[in-house]
Amino acid sequence: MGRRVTLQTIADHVGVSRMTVSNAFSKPDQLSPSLRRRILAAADDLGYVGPDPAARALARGTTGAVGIVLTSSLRFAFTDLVATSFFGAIAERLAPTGLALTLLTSADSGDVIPARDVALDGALIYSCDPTSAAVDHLTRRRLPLVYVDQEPLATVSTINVADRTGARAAARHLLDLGHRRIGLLMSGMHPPHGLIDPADVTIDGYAARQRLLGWCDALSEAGVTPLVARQPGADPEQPRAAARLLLDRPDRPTAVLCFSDATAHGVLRAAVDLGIDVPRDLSVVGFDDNPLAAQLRPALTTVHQDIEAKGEAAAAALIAAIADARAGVAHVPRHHVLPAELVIRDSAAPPPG
Amino acid sequence: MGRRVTLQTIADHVGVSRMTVSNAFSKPDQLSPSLRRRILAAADDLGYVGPDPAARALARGTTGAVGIVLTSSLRFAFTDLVATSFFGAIAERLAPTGLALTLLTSADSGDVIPARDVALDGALIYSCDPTSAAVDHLTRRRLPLVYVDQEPLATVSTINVADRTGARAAARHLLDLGHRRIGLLMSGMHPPHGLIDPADVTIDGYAARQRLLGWCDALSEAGVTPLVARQPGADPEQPRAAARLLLDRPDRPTAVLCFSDATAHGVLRAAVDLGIDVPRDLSVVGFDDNPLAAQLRPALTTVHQDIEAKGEAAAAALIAAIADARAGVAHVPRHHVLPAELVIRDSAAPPPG
DNA sequence: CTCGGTTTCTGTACCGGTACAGTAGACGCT
DNA sequence: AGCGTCTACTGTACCGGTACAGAAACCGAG
Repeated sequence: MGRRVTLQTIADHVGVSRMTVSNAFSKPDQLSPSLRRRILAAADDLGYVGPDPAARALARGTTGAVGIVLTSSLRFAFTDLVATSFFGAIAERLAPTGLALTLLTSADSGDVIPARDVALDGALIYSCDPTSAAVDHLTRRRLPLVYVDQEPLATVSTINVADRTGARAAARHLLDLGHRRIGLLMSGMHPPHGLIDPADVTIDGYAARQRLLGWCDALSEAGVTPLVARQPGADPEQPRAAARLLLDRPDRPTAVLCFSDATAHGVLRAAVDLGIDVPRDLSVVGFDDNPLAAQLRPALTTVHQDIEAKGEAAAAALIAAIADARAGVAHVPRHHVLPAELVIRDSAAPPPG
Repeated sequence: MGRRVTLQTIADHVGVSRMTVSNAFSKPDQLSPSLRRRILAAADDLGYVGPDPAARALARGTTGAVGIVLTSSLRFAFTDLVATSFFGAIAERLAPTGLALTLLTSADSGDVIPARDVALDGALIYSCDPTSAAVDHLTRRRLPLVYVDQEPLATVSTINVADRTGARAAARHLLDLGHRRIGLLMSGMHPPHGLIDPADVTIDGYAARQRLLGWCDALSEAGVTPLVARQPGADPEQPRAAARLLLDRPDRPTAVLCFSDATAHGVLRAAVDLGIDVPRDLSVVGFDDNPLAAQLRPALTTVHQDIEAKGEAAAAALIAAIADARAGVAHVPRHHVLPAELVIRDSAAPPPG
């Protein structure tokens, strides 16, 4: 088995310089069509697929891939329909530019740290701990970055949703319906869990905090003090258990505001368990307008965010940042805030009695 | 703005050779701890993050990333809970090895073709057209590959599910319940759509064909000729429309076998639309045991496949193939077939009357 | 026939690392 | 002292491309 086929191999075969072969692949207008055809034919004969991506990346300084950093638990990110739709939208927007999307964990596992050791042209930071090692590495690599669902930072472009405004609208909706005993259901991986004080919720992500703030904006305006529960994870089973903390008590709330639609789903199921009718005995409002929300029984009143638009905006912002970096121009960060709008369906009604 | 910081910059600062600096990062046991500390400190001062991934990839011949080729429509792949769970399982298994996962489309968009132009150590081919350009490029690059849900090929490792066996069990279950008028509901992007002849379903993916064959195994054994409908896409709206083709007719089937749980979901909704009670008037059996299946009303009788195990097996097979390639050893392809088992819930019952 | 402008092809110098085969000195053993 | 073995560090030769600045050939206009 001979040596590997490189540009030089082909050059020798055809009797031209290595540079000409390179041009045949990368700059077709730099040589005559007939010679190009000969070169490509020879390349094909020799089983040459195209310029080696790694070598090209080194010489050109671009790799054709961008990263996306996810929360430490990939498993979680991939079971959440909201997150996966977002990834899909990004990938779709990226496809025509020829950029591939590389998934990075913020968990640093052993000696190889993808965020430091994988060649990339730029990266999206999606709902991450901004102090994590992965984010730090990417920043220090001076890669073009875009933050999504994170605290806005002056130096990078950010994409956010009007979480606080949307949450305020959700809370006001319940207040307008006449509710005064209102529960809030959060989710987050770290303690504290169970029934907590709203002021304790400082460790969650930026979006979660904004939503909590939005709810509290409206509630405190109306002089209502909520009952707050918090549970780990977000699959429907966890909230179902946590929802019991709110519902299985004499002075139970007449309405629950949920951090997400997945959480709300858990509340609906807990209500079924406890024989509580939604929306007659209990109102439930979600967040995200997950595709499932409209299909739940009752159809979920929730706060809509346009995931497609979010993915599109994130991809566009990253592409722009990369383009500026390639051109050697200083990139002017932009801060997008996408709207969040209350969608009234069937899961919220006036309180009983 | 000065030149970029490289190993040489640091070497000059500390007064050692470039090679020693390289070792400080990549082979810590090759130099004294005290010198290593000095070098690392100097690197930190200079704002050096670590060896440039692109250069390292060229010199070492490994990139730290593996690809996964998806069906042409990324958007579709990312709204399917079965697919996303699979990706999650793969990513999770890959994380401890330090390999990142790069998403590749099989659609070749313009002049940049990720499958040809992105540096990778290996790739998974997931439920793709094996004749697509992307697969061809990866093959010709001689990358370690693993095929998932594809026609087994002697030269590469493959991961498959016992689709045919599982489908046969599903069909037999309906026959055992006494059904004789049975509909089949397939999905696939390409025509023909609508009511079709079973023999026409040759363009779908390998898994789809296996499932159809499995159903037909049991049905033809029992002398039953099914009514087959086929619709594009797989979001719940499409099957809902296609299901009407089967249900909205005088001699409508008493049972429907569905290509997937998503498809089955559409049938359940079509049944609601038409006032048909499941399972009293109509039995429905799905495939995959999507997490949603158990939560549908009625809970879906379906064929379970272990997505986690599939992701785990795929990742393990790829890692093994890459390890052999690195070692220069010929890789012996292995062909895994994971079990598929009928899970009986509430959506199938004896036919009416 | 000459001259400027293309077109087409070539040579050289990188890109930023790593592999591998040294070399020099320290140490242990006889 | 002589010799083998370590440890710690260095030098050189790649890895497989691309950028950029020429050089040779060609071509129409003056």
